[in-house]
Amino acid sequence: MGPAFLSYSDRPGLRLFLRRIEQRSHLTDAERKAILSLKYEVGPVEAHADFVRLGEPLDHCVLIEAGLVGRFDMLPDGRRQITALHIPGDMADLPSLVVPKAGWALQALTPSMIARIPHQALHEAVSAHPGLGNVLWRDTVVDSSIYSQGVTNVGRRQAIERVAHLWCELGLRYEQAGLADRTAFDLPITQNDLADTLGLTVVHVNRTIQALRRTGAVRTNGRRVEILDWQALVAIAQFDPTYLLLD
Amino acid sequence: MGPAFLSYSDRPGLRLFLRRIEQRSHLTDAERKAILSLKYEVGPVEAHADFVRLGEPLDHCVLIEAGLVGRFDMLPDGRRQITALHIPGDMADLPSLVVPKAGWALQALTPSMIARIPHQALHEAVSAHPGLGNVLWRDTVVDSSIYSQGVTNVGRRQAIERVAHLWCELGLRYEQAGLADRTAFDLPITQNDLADTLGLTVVHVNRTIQALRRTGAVRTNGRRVEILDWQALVAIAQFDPTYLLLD
DNA sequence: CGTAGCTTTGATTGTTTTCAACACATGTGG
DNA sequence: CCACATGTGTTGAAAACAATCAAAGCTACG
Repeated sequence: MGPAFLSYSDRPGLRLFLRRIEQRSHLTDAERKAILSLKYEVGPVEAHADFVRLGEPLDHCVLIEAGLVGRFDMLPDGRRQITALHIPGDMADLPSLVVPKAGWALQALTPSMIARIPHQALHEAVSAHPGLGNVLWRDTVVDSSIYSQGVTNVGRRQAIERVAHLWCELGLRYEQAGLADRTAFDLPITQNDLADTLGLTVVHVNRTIQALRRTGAVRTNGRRVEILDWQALVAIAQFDPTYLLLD
Repeated sequence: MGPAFLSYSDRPGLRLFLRRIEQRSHLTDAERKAILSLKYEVGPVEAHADFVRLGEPLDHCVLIEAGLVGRFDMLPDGRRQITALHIPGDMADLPSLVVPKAGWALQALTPSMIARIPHQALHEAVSAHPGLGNVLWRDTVVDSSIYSQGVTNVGRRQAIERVAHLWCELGLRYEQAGLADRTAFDLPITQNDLADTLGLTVVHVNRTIQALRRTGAVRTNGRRVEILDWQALVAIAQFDPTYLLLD
């Protein structure tokens, strides 16, 4: 059985996406309805499968329904950097709506369920409800702000601070998405992918996580993160959520 | 004499901005005219003066007419990261049009001339020419793509590669802006600010620049960069300009 | 001139990478 | 059910890279 792409409406993906955008934009009932009635196809993606490649022409946007997706860059010599992690409810390549040639690549980091929303459907929704244009634009600005913080994380924080910062951010984002509590969430990502996200090596990520466990602020077992002392983790990370542009 | 803000029309800033957006968007004559007739105020900013502060409410966008502007983050303990460099023609905080509370800070890195364009003027232009909405959105996506590459630069490249990459990028951007040749441009930025851009210390930036000079690919004297062997620099940087989304 | 800011140098320390190996879990085919 | 392969996590020792600390030149500018 290949990934049979079927049409659905009102699946969890759109509800999550709506929830995400309503955290930063006020929508009218009509706009809300327009979002929820977007047509799309949904299908599974295997872990570590690329589903958008650099330079590829795109005629749809990818909404994460379940799982974890990375946006990544590769250097010619093979070094890899994951520049963004996308959780359910994120529209991973909304920018393609205005730049239809992928300037990025997307890969599932865990088995995921993704929805493909045709650009046409989004364009039609925006035509019918012009206010949605700004809503979607705003959503891309939020991701942009997260990248920008990613530069700071990787450029100016030490290893232990980087891991702490990522966990604070993801905790908050999962909580906002209504998928978990900020202090306890699943993150079934390999240490290798974590390393590529944080600009470190696997070995050092491993030792750093151990160091973080030794502080007593967190407990982890590879697929789950439990934050025992949120304030302590925030202090280690020097975490300030302003950049998430919440409200 | 304080920075007397006067109204002008058709100053170099708008021409540069128009040139920038026309590299990725096709504009009609009417749209072009609407851009060029935007009203704004222009004034000088001293080197190292902040002119947008984190969290500040914004009612205008900042267009760089001359000089160099950094977008930066500060950690509570004082560490600083410059997450983007803006050259003339860049609209440094165009995202504020849809997120009017600054999620970033802007500082002039050299004496600069900046134009402040009221949000209202931009909103009016977009109302009159709806196509401009996508043009501006696209422009913010370009900056976003540059941030994203910034994560890779700082996360996965070594010091010498980082400097090389930044110089390749800026060479290309200056050339595209029509301000210089990619192989010879002014970059009157201190090594301290370079360090904050590249996620390194001043001392290491200094030694790294010396190493780069020793390769023979570049000649620099602090305020000017001359690239003697573009291909060699591209090879050191593993530079691939796809992310600049130039057509 | 004299000063302040910037660049450069040297010596030392610290963090992170690299390399190599082993442990552990999971899943598969024999 | 075992043997085996594969992917992931963990450990140790050594090397490389970058940070830190401290001080000395240089340059532009008043």
